[in-house]
Amino acid sequence: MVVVTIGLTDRLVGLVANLMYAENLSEINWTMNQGITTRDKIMEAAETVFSQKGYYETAVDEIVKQSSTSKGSVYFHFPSKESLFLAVMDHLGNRLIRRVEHAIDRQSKPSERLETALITTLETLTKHKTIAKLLLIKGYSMGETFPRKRQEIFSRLAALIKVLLDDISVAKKRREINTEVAAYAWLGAISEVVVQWIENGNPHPVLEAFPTLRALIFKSLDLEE
Amino acid sequence: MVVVTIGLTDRLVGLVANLMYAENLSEINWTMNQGITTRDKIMEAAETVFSQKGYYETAVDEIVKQSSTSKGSVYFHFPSKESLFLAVMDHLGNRLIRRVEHAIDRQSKPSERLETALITTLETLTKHKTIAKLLLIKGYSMGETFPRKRQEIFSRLAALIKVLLDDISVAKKRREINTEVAAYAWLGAISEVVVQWIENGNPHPVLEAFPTLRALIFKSLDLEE
Amino acid sequence: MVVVTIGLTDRLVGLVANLMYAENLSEINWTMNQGITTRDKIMEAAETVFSQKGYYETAVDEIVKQSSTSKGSVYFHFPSKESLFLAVMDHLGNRLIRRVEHAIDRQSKPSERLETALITTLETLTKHKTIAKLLLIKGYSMGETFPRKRQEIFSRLAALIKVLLDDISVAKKRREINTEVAAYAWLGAISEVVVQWIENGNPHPVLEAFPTLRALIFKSLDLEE
Amino acid sequence: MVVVTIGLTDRLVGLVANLMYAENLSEINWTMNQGITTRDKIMEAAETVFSQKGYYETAVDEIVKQSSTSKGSVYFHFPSKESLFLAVMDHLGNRLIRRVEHAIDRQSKPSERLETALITTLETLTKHKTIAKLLLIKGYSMGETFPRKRQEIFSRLAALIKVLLDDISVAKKRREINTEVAAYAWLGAISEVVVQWIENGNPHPVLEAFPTLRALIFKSLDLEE
DNA sequence: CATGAATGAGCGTTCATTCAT
DNA sequence: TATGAATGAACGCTCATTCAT
Repeated sequence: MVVVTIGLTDRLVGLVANLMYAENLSEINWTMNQGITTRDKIMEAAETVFSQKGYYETAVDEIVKQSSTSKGSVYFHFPSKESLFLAVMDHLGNRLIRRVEHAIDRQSKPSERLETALITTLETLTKHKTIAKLLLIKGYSMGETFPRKRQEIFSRLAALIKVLLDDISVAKKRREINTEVAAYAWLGAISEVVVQWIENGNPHPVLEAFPTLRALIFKSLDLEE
Repeated sequence: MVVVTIGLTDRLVGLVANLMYAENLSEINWTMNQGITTRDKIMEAAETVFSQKGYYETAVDEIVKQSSTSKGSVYFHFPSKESLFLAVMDHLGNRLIRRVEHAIDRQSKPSERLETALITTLETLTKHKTIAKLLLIKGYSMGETFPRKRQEIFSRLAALIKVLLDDISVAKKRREINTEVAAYAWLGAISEVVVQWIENGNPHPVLEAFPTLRALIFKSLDLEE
Repeated sequence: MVVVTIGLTDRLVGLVANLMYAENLSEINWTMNQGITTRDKIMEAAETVFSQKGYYETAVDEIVKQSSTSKGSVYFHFPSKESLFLAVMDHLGNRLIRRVEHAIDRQSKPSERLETALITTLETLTKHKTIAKLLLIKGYSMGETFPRKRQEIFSRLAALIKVLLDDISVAKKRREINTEVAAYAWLGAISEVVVQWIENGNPHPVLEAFPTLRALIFKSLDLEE
Repeated sequence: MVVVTIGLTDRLVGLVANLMYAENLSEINWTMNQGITTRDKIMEAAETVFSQKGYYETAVDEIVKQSSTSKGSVYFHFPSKESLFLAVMDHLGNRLIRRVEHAIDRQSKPSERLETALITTLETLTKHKTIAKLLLIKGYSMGETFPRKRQEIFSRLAALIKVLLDDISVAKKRREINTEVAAYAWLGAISEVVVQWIENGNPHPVLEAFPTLRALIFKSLDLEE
């Protein structure tokens, strides 16, 4: 396939598009470099501001300013402040879960899959502070809607971990442990350590906490270290 | 100093107060034995409403109504809505910590002290849903002040647990574990399990989760079960 | 009964009120000259502004400014802009109807009662332009609520007139006329004449229109003029 | 001048227009025979929506949706929402007046012309509820512009009726009646009866009200019935 | 001419806080 | 001390209008 890159004024882009459509030339692939969509600019700005100030302390006007768009645009793309917030949550939640899934997929040994899940979660939350802040701290308390979304994301993560635990648990024959509870417990443990790091910078840096978390988990599951 | 005890109706209390104020007699000290103080009525009402709806979704008027006092009273006893919220947090946090301390004091064996701390925390959060809701869920995201208070309470609890872990750890010679991190991890594990229970009723009931939590902790610390 | 008029500062008024209440002296009648209540100031301002600009073109802030109170006060006394509007409508509607009723009461002869109703309605709408404007012109088109209120007021007036017509109709034996329809027709005739006067100053002045209206009505009902 | 008639799809129409614009070929005159013009679709939709919800409660977007055109089209054909509204009013007003004029033209006897005017007005308002709603109810209160338009239409109708009354009045020698006032009065009577019918369904159906209205008018003008 | 994303002024409503009684 | 009317800054949301394609 030949890729031709040409520069066109916005006006001509429209004309060419029309002509191509009229002449049924739609198989020509072209990618319009529209820079970043308005919707994306808003999402990004919302992620930034929400994670800095939380839902209630963020005024829609701040997101508008941060995204250099307009109030009208925000409400054109999202029906309400709340739905914008949830869209951001969804986006970040999916990002976190997808990363963990990908990382796990590359491992085959059960105990290594578990370790990978743990370290990836910790790393992602660490590198993308906005995810951590929104998911673990700043979003709370938003009426009925936020907790539900938070639950959704956590339960998807917990389900992931539960499967890993089941694999190991089965292999290691420890029946007195409810793997669902254990999954949530480990999620909670990781969350709290990350929260401490974010709020206090204590302990410093987070990944120093990893050996301890890893040891606790492996020991608790009778896995050889 | 002469102490005069007189019984006055609520109405007259106000009247006398007005007169005293008008006549500049404010040096007269009086203690009203109202059984339940207005301040306490407000605190109680605030605890109820805040834990149901969270900080931002609670209007001061709702606390006024719930406490059958008045707006003026709230702002006489507390300089702001925020300080009222923090007072409630303090109160509940202290209650939780005191309970754990008392429970621990009655045990001497390190591993039993740890188990007691765990079970008492879980029980208190379970029996006093308002504590759990405010501490773990509804309070978040309140600007800068709330997280600080949440940290304060958590760090006091973590310090408590750290000591217990140190005792055991020392006894058991496991040096690769940072007991501070471990303390926060266990707090997080407990919190998350409680949060799941509150939000989802999953798993049901919470105390059923205890064996799993206990097993995880003991195993992870090489304690005999 | 002895009426004592004393001037008290606002502060003392409160104290005296308290004392009187405490001592069960509530039978003493006193009228506090509080000037005009905030609520009344708001109602008055709303009447003025609404009748000048109509419901939709009036911003609550204009009523606030006109009443020299505050936005908070408006929403303390009325749950919404709409309810404030309806309160004004009620007030003016009642005023109009009460006037007509009082005027009628002073007449005994049926045809004179009818004439009195006609002339009083015309006069009131003429003298109190705000009533006319709100009732006949500026209020319309307010979703579902206003028309219902307008109907309520008109139907009360129509019922009044219907009774008058029934008295005469019976006396004069004209059965082919439905008095309810006739009542609304006469109301409509009067309204339209007033509306023309308000909008066009045509014909000028309204009361000049009275002989014509009177003649039409009397003729149409076979009354001697 | 050469007129070329070609068939183009909608899409191509836009494309050609763009090209013409880009090439400054705007002097080429073309007439698209679209059956129903976009302008007409908008007018029709506006009539429907405005008469259902009134001016202020109608958003331009609703008219766009109802007409299955676009916001751009609305603002291409009409400079503003207000002017669109007035265009609709004009259209409906003209329709009403034309009907009355045509009906009158077919009668020669003065009293029959009057009766025809009365009945045609009533019938038109009844059969075309949108006219009635916009003219008598939903349009009101639109700043300064609407009342002026409403006045214009009413005064044209009144002028029509005045002539009829003059004919009769002259014939019947009743000088004390100002025919202009009478014309407005009768218009108001009819309007109010129609309004009652629309709002309350009372009396039911409108045309049942006709004998009463007719009797009132004829009697009031000393016409034989 | 048609389209619809973008704009921003404007508005109704909330609510923490004050203060005269 | 208790009360509750009064205050006004702040905020979420709407919608008429514009303009690039």
